[in-house]
Amino acid sequence: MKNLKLKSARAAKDLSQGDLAQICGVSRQTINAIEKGDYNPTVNLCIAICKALGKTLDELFWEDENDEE
Amino acid sequence: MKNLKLKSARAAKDLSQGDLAQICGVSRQTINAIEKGDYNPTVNLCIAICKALGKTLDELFWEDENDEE
DNA sequence: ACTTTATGTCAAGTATATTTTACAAATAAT
DNA sequence: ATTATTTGTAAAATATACTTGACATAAAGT
Repeated sequence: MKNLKLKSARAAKDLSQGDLAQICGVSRQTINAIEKGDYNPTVNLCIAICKALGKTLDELFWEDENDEE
Repeated sequence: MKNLKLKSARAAKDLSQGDLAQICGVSRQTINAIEKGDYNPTVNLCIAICKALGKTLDELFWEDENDEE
């Protein structure tokens, strides 16, 4: 399922998928796939994304909308 | 570098590496390698581990001792 | 209309996470 | 001392994260 938290955190920083990819040292397609929710990134990449966006793992990668508190 | 937070959270639940591996559906060696710090698990596995141990991603996988606040 | 930028997606390749099998050493129990 | 359990580690195989290159579309700018 889609990672809308990531998508919105990225938008809040006015970064394109390509920009964020470059900052994190991965390809644009990888960021796209993560937002799309196709897959299961490594935790190091998640951390790099979080740092680039000023968020934590819990904020961007914990639980998916339905069972959030 | 070693993930001592994981090791200690596991110990607090009195689970062996094998026990935790089974709960998470991975091999014992994978858990061992993560605690040892050799590698970079996928975020889905991290989440499974967190749920098994009653912790969150930030508690077990965010920042490594040195630059913690 | 044209050009640029951002996104979505696909197929083939490479890198690496994870498994399996296996063995050795340490700890706890009896 | 010996048996069982846990841990550390290694090599070969498999699954999958991630890359590269490419093409299509939509939105924004000129």
